[in-house]
Amino acid sequence: MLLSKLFGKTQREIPAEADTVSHRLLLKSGMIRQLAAGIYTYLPLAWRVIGKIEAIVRDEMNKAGGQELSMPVLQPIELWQKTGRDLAFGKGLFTLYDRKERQLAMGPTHEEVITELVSYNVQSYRDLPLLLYQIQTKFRDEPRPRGGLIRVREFIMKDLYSFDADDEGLAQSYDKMLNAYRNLYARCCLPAILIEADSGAIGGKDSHEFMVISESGEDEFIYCDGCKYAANVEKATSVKDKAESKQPLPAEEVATPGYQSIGEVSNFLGVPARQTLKAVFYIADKELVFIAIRGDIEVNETKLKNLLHCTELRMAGEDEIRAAGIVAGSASPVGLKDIKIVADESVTSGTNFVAGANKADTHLKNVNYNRDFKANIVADIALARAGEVCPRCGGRLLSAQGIEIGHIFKLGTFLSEKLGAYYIDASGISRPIVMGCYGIGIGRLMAAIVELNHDDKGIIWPMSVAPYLVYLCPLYTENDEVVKAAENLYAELEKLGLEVLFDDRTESPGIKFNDADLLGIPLRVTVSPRTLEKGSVELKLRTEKNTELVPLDAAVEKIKKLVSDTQADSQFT
RNA sequence: CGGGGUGUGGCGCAGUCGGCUAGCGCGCAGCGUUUGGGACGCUGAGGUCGGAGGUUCAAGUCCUCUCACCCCGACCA
Repeated sequence: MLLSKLFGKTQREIPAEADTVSHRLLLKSGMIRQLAAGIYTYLPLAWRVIGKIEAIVRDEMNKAGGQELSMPVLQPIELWQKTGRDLAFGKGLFTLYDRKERQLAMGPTHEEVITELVSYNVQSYRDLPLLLYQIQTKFRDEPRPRGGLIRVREFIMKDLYSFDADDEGLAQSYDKMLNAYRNLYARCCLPAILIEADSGAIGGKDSHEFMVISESGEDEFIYCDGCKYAANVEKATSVKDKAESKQPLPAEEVATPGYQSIGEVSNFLGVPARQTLKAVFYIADKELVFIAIRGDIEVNETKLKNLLHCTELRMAGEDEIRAAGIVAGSASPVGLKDIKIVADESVTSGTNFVAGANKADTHLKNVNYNRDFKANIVADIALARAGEVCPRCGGRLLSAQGIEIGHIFKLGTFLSEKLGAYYIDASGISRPIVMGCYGIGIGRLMAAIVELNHDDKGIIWPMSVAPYLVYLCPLYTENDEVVKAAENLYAELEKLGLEVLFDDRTESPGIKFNDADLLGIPLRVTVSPRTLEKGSVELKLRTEKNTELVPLDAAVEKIKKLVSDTQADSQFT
C-alpha cells in the first residue's frame, strides 16, 4: 500500500477530549473518528487491525468446534418480553418502531434470537452439543460511553453460544471456550487474567471475565498473590477483621449530640468503626430497604441487587428516608417495624455494637443481633477491599484496575425454558437445552492492545494484528537510486505476500520516522543515500531501540525471517 | 438522571468593557530553498463563531431557551 494513497492522516494535535492512551493514539494515528457519543468510524488502518483480530478469534472458535452464522440486528421486542430481559436491559436497549408501529430492538446481544433458532433446529440429544457463533455489530445505549473504544454504544462483538444436554456437557463447552480464549489472547499479545465475575443482566450461575490490567479500564478486581483467587469487586469476597465477641452487655442509650457519621460517632465514643453498625437505605424497585452493616464495611450493590432480585436499585434520598419515619443520622434496626431489613453477615458475628437509637442525637451501646433486632435476610453483601484477607488461602488481597476483554457465562436453562428450546434425551424425555454464552468485544480488544503496547512515540502493534508488517521508508525521494531500490524492495516483498506500507511521500526524515513510530508498524525498513553507499538498507523493529544495516541483496530474506520470527514469538507471549 | 466543563475553518487555541474587515499556530494548495527524528520563505483557499429567540445603533462577546460533546458519579454482560 502506498502511504500517499492511504485514506486517513496522522494528526499533529489531537482533540482535547481524548484522555485514555488508546483513544489518543487511535485518534492521532488517524485510525478512528467519532461520529457521535460512543459511535466510531474505523478507517482503513483500524479496519485491517479489526480484520486481523477477527481472523484470530474466528480461527480459535473454529478450532474449538464453533460454527459461524449471522443473525438479525432488528429483533421484535416480543422476543425480549418472552425472556423478561427487555426489563433487565431497560433503557440500555435501543428500540424503534416500524411503519406498522411494531416495536423492534436493535440487538444488544443475541441469546434470544439464537435460542429461538435452536429451538426450531434441535429436537434430539443427537443434535447436541452445539457451538454457534457470530461476529457482528451490536447496540447498547450505554448511560455513559467513555474512553474512546473502551465503552461504546455500537460495537463489534464476537459471541458464541453453547448448547448442551446437561451440566456436564456445559462444563465441557465452557472449558473449550476457556482454552480458546487463552489461546486467542496470547496470539493478540494480551496478558489476560481470568477472574470470577457477576453475571449481571444476562443471568445464569457461573461467570468469568478476562481482564487486562490498565488504568484506562473501568473495572476493579480483587486478587490474591498467594493463590489463584481473583474476582471482580462486584463478586469478590474477603475475610474482614473480626469484631469483638464477648458476653452481650445490656443495651444502653448514649447522647451523641451532633454526631451522625460513623467516623464522628466512633471517634466521640472511642469505639473502633468495626464495633459500630451503620444504616444504609436503598430503594429496590420502589421498596425502601434498610441495610444494616458494620461501620467499617461498604455495601456491595451488585451483591445486594442479586440478593433482592430487583431490576432497579439506588440509594434512597433523605426525604424518602424521613418519609418512612426514620431519623437520618441515628437510624437503627432496633425497634424498627414494617421495613425490610437486610443485614450483612458481619453484624451477626460480633457483639456489643454501637448503633443508632432512632432518636435524634442518640445512639445505643451494646446492640446485639438476635437479642435487640433481627433482619429479614442475612447475607454477604460486603464489598471486598485490598488489604483484607483472602477467603481461599488467608493471604493478603490486592486490587487492580482493568479492562474487561471477555466475559463468559454458564447460562443454564432459563432461556431455553422461556423460549421452548427443548430436546428429547436418550430415554425419550423432553429436557431444556443447557446453554452458555461467551463474548468478546473486538473493538475494545483493539483498544486494549494499544493500551498495553505503546510508548511515548505511538502504538507498537504486535505482529499478529498489525495493519501492515513492514514500513518501507525511503529518504530523499528526489534521489533516483533511493527510489529505485525502494521500489524494487516493495515489489519483491509484495510478491512474497508481505504486507508493506510504502511511505512514498516526499516528506522529511523526521516526519516519516515519527509517522512510522506513531502508526506502530512492527518493522521499519529505511532506504537512503547513506545506506545505499554501503549497499545496504536499515532495519529496525518497532519494539527495539537499535537499527541494523543489511546488504541489499540479503534484505528480503532477512525481512521475511524477522517478520515470521516475531510472529511466532507473539503466539506464546 | 445528579454534579462539573467545553462548543470560534480539518486539528489545537486567542478573541479585553459589546465596536468597525473574526485572528494565531498546525494542517491543506501552489512556487522555491531545504532534509537521518515533526525545516523555512512567499502566495493562496478554507468560518452558519453549536442552534433558536431576545436586548442593542451595533452581539463571537449580554439575556433566555435549546442541542451536542467531554469529565466525575449513578448506570453498565
